[in-house]
Amino acid sequence: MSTPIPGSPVRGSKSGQPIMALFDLLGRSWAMGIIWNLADRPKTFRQLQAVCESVSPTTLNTRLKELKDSYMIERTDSGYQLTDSGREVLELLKPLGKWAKHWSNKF
Amino acid sequence: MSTPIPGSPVRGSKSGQPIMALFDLLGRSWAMGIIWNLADRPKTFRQLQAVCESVSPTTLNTRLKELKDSYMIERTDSGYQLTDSGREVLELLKPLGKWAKHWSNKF
DNA sequence: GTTAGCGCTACTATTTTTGTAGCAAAAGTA
DNA sequence: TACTTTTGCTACAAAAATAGTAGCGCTAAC
Repeated sequence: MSTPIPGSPVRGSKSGQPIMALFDLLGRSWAMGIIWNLADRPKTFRQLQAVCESVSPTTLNTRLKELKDSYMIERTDSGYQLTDSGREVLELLKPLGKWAKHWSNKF
Repeated sequence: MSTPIPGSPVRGSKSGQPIMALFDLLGRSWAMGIIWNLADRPKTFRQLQAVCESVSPTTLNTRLKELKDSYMIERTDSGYQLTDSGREVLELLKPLGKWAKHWSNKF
């Protein structure tokens, strides 16, 4: 699967509307989970494998590539970490964490 | 694929942490796109097929079932529409729309 | 120089998603 | 009333994504 790029056709928009490109990127398996798990500190490949319990190395690696290509994460000596952009997205995702707890009462 | 239920094992959390259940739900193809496209008004099955250009009826139908089972949408005489919960999630997703435009300048 | 950990890649099996066709029921039309 | 159209899906096979397992090349420590 190729990295969704705003302006080029993506899932949900032939013209590549930014929001649809973002949904395409974040809507792939583990994408949001990876960002979420990088919240506190950088993590190595194996650490990410550990926290994302059932992710296959294949998927983890392609997801990391896509997130790098989208300027969400970068690789440093201490492992993968969020970029400024990634951190901004994380801040936007955080409210979902609180909301999810409230939502879980419905079940 | 079964609907992710907070409290039961989901992708990203064997114990079913609410946020991971939500990520599992929203991280499936077209889930966020469907919610986004129901923002302004209810839509019929065929209308959703039209706005989600390349979604197959199979996937659309399973996604709709999952979103119904998760109390995000409901079916009425005028079509599928967001529930109060769905509208709350939409409000949390909206900032991503604005952010995505800014993000798209990086490409 | 052996051991241990790391970041992956290779490969196959399984699951998801697509793409196309079409059916049964409802709704409009004459 | 009969006929056509539209709608909400289901069926089915093909394609694509993901999982699962094994292990390789590298680095660093002992």
